[in-house]
Amino acid sequence: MPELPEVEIAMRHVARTARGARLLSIDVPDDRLVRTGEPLLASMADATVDDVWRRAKYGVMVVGDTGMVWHLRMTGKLITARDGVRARASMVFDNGTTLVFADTRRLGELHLVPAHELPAFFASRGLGPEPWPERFEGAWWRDRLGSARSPIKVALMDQARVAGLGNILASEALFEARIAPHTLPATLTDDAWASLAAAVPQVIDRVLAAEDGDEVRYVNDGGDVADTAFCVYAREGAPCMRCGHAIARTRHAGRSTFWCPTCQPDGK
DNA sequence: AGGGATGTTAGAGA
DNA sequence: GTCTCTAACATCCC
Repeated sequence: MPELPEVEIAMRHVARTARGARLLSIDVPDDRLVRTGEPLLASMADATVDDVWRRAKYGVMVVGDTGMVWHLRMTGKLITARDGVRARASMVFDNGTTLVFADTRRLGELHLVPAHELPAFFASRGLGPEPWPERFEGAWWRDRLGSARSPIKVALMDQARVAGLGNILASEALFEARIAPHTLPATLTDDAWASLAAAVPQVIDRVLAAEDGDEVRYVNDGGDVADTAFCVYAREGAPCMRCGHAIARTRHAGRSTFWCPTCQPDGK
């Protein structure tokens, strides 16, 4: 499912195939896709893709004076058009590429905003800083998350504290850092914060390396969990890759959490 | 065959 | 400020 690494991969695909190209036409057959700035759609035709970037789990394509912001939500993808893929939107470029927004569950969204209003658009979302690719020290993570009164796993998913981590990465990062997901942030030691500081970018790097390719591929696309880069996610009952103990599954704020009860001790 | 789980965000309410 | 719950949607699994 799309979290920071998957959005990064989708963004790279868009950049690789469309940056510098002229948008010949954009067709949006699904009228529930565009949530903001629908009248700006027409202004993008015939303009050039000047810039492509990512902020948290949002991707941005700047076409002339218009910024097209996308969010993939659960099942969204931005991929090259091909047979059998239903498009909620499709964009034809002068280099022969056609990009489509594919999204079975139709929760993904598109926002069109004047390019100069992009900073205000993101400011209004209240997103915290990017945890990648820049590295931070344990103290930085303690400053961002230490005041949370919810379990550390829930705090990691709070986009206002740190942006881009979702349900899967939160479990993975805590496994990597050897911190139990239900630990209260106030009880974490400096050593634990340092472990977390190292774990988050490391997990993102690992997932990116494993998944990067032409296009995004999600866990539930039909593949086996065993083939994913995840150590604990969706592996309930399987032996822990470090100690062999069975991976456990629990629930935080309504979301499944996967962890190893043996190598992820409380507090630390 | 029906109910729950799936991941994300905004917004409402405590 | 902080936290939890729900809606939005479609598909798969038990």
